[in-house]
Amino acid sequence: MTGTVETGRTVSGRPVTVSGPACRDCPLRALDLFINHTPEELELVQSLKRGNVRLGPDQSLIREGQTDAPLFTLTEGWAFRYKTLRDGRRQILSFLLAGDFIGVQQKMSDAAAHGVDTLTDAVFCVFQRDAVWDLHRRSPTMGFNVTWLTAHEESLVDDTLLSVGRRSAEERIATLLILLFKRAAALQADAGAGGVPFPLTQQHIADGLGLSLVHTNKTLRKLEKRGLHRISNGRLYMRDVRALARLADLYGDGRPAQRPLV
Amino acid sequence: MTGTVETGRTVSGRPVTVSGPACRDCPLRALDLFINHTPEELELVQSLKRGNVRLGPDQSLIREGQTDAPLFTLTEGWAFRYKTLRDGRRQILSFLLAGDFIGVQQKMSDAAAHGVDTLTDAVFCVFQRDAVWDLHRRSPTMGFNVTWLTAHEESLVDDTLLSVGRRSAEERIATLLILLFKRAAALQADAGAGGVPFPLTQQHIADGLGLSLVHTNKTLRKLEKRGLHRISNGRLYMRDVRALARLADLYGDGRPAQRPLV
DNA sequence: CGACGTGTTGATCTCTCTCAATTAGAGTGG
DNA sequence: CCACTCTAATTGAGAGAGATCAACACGTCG
Repeated sequence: MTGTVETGRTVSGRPVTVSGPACRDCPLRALDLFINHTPEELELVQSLKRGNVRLGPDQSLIREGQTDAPLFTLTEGWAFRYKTLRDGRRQILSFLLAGDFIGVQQKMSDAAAHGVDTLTDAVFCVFQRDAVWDLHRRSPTMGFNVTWLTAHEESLVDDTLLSVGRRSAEERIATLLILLFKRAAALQADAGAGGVPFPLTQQHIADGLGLSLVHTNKTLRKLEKRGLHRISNGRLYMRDVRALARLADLYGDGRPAQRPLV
Repeated sequence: MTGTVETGRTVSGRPVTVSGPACRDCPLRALDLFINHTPEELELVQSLKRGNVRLGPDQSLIREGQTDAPLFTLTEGWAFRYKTLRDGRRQILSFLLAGDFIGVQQKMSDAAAHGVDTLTDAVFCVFQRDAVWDLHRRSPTMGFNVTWLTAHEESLVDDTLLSVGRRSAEERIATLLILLFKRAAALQADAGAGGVPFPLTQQHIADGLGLSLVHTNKTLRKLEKRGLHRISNGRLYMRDVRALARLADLYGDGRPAQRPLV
């Protein structure tokens, strides 16, 4: 640990520091959820890395409409991507957990960009703007990984769109709980017995599923009373996965293939 | 034109042929919507190309759940990606127009795959399964393009998710019309005066927006009566873009950056 | 000519939204 | 330790956008 050294850069009002582990020591690499990169690949990533940003809960990493944001990887904590309409209606597009890549869409898109806010204390790795291109140019493998991550991210949005478009409130919530539980559980060594961290408020759930806050609350309550799950103290406990899965009508239980960590 | 020669391969019951133009002569290249590729890049793509598939309207290119599909580029016609629930509820994830790339998500995703059906007569270029990897390995530029296309595709889904999650039926339809009109207009030389091709049935619109068929019909009717648009004989005419845009609450008019054609 | 797919329209019905209050907890200052 | 404040969670009541059900019109096609 190098001690916190500021780089002079700034992201959403927070200084970008060079503290934090080198890519080689990235805590995420310990999880066998992620594929192993070669020393050369790690060095490449390291060379594109500009530092870290730490944010508290409910802070904005990227503002909607901002098109010049750098690239990030979420290293610790939770965040989410969202879009809003002018009158304030908000739709959360996806939830971001450790290992997720942020900002590829921003640079590529003709459409207005999305915002990114944190849910918890969070640490991001910051990469220079054209890191995506450099990665492709200097390492086909890493370039391929970026494509993989982007495609994977899209498939998450596809799933949400199916929910929001065609599932009832109960079904949407069951689906969300299962999917988030899986993602969160995959990130912790001691899988699932004592539940997983769950930092969303009911407002976030509502905005992620296209529901109103009130109806979200009532539906959540109903499922909890039926003994399907339990949320307390920022943790989610699955009580009856079978019943939830039946509601959600999910295919397979899709153990994810090993995914690249950038 | 080489005359139709079958390759012995088959996709959704249709033979894969080597007819059709070489990449060098791809009609899409004529549109300045797409960036210009070098001869080397074209040759690379050509070497990965396995042939063409032609399908009529309402045919299935990729079935839901199919995970071993090759990669495609849509060259002519319209198609769409979708997912369904077991009881038949269907959500269309995105509409595909000439130039769209199909199948990157399939290989990358842990989630169940989506299906792809045609709306019109359509021609697809077929690429071998690991073309994505070869593209990355042999040309960083083309690899980058694949990432670009994937990210761009995701941003379309993001927009739809915002609609389905947070817009009213009227607003959703206005948004869809504007967005599809733009995409279709960009593909035809004689821009927009006489409308653009519009091969969707109301059922497709409904499934793309998370609405029922009946309500879609009534809303469409209402907008048409107010003089905002007109659909007839498979063509869409914009009558009052301002009013539609006001309903849709769209940001900017986002002329897309030149996009790669694979 | 009957069958079928697509588009229309009217009449209910209901899921979900909106409005309004109340409760529970965490944090703050005195 | 208590009053005060703020945010998140709850709950009830009434309203409404959109779903479902049922017919019917129209054009195409074998």
